Amino acid sequence: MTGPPARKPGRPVRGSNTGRPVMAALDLLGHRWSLRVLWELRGGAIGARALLDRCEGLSSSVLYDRLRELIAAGLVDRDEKGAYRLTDLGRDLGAALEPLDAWARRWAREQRSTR
Amino acid sequence: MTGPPARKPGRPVRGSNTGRPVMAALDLLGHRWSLRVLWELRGGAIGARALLDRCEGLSSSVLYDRLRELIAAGLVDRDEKGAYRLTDLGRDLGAALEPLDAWARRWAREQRSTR
DNA sequence: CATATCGTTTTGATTTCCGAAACACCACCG
DNA sequence: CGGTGGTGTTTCGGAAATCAAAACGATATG
Repeated sequence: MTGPPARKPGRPVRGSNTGRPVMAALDLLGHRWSLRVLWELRGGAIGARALLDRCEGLSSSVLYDRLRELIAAGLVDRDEKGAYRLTDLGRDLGAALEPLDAWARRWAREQRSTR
Repeated sequence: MTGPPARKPGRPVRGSNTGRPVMAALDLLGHRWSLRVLWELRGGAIGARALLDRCEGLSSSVLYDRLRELIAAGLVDRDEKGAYRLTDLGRDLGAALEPLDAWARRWAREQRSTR
């Protein structure tokens, strides 16, 4: 029942015992599918099964692990219907990550021309 | 010898066969330590062993896996001395990720007050 | 009642990651 | 020369994370 320790800023974290918040974030987001789930949740509250549909290749067991992590970290919670949604904090992170989309497009252009 | 397929935009990627660039990025960065290595490289060219020192808990075998991935993706290359450094593309990604630091600090504040 | 859909957990196989050791290569110093 | 220490890198066995598929309970719907 006892899963891995909740990853929160201010406590020792893989890769940094200084508790520097960004290290905790890099660690949390470095779990497979964490970023992707967060990304999908930006679109609004959504049920688990729909989330699975959007992430082809994501296993339900892993999804629930990630949701638990994100909830423990305070980035996700449930709405009155039980659907998963970003908290204010989570929405902010989603916003902070938004430049990724533009960057990825440049990446795609660059790769096409480089090879 | 054949490692996993290089993750690049424009080709099928875990979690999305559409080739939407951002999905490839989320996938690449969702490998453990990818984000962190990228983050550390923002500070300038650095040798592998020094990189290991900065990432407490990172195993050398994993580091070299990540470096290979990042190089294959065009985010990292080596300078004339053999040290690892970000390419222009990699530096851009580092910049795109910069808001993470500010967000993480807010996260830390929030957590402290919430529990 | 039968069927469908959803949320969630369980299980066993596969892949990734970890930790430590090892090897090769240089540089420096006696 | 022969050591000593610092790099870069690979190898290997075991631990942990992830995957794929199945299953169970609940709730709705025909």
